[in-house]
Amino acid sequence: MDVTTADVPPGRFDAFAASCPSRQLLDTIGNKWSSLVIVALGLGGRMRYSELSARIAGVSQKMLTQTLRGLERDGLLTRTVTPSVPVRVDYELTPLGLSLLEPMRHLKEWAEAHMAEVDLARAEYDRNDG
Amino acid sequence: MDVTTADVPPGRFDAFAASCPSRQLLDTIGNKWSSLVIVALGLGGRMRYSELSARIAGVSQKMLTQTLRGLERDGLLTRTVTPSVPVRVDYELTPLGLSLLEPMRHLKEWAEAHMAEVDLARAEYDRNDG
DNA sequence: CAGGATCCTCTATGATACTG
DNA sequence: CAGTATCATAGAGGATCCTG
Repeated sequence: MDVTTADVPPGRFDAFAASCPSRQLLDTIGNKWSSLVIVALGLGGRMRYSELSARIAGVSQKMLTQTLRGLERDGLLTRTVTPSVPVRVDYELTPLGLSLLEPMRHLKEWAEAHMAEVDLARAEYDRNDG
Repeated sequence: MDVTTADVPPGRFDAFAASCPSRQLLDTIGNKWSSLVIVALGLGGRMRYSELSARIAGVSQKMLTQTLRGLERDGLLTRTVTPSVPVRVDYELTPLGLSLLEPMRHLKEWAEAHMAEVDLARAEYDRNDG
């Protein structure tokens, strides 16, 4: 997690953000759909497009496809096309994708252990001003 | 990390997302500025508004203030006003905020260990189609 | 110094329709 | 089935000006 002003080209900060590894990581897993897809495949193993779509309630076709392409590009999952009629496509986590489940588990545990405190803090804060 | 369709009111999925603890967690730390503020305070201890602004290059006044308010509301940091002239405001992580540094460290370690693989996968993917 | 208030611009995301 | 293409929109986020 870089919090430095080094490597910043004069006048632009985009490169600062883009060159930060933690920033790239957040781009990968720091959004709803990516994390849900990873967890779903972590639990379900190899899954078809339609299975993922059903499992992850509320995701639009566009977002699911876009998310899957991004994760495939990052090498976190594989896309396997079976040229039957109709076509069948399966998705599965790579070893790299599987390795990400471990740090995500720590986050999950933190959330489970502390989200109640966060909720209390929010209620307290909102009561005082709002 | 819930990946279930349970608890989904008929016709709406917002509640599904909002009621998921991992979703709330992502709202809290899953964005650039929040994570950078937490890490900055984790490294720097108690810091003034202007120090944070200087440390986190590229953040706008609006986003920094907004992020700090959100983290204060979540009980992750404290805001201390010293009514001098001019006024002085200090921010510091709470024990809850400090506890979040631990799971974030795992993410950081994953990134440091695997981001090179991700970059390679991206380059490979972009070479094949792009 | 540490913001509050405004305006404005993109980007992310959803809805819809079409296809190999 | 598993997408692609297009259109529309809400909200994130930046720039700017003002104040206790």
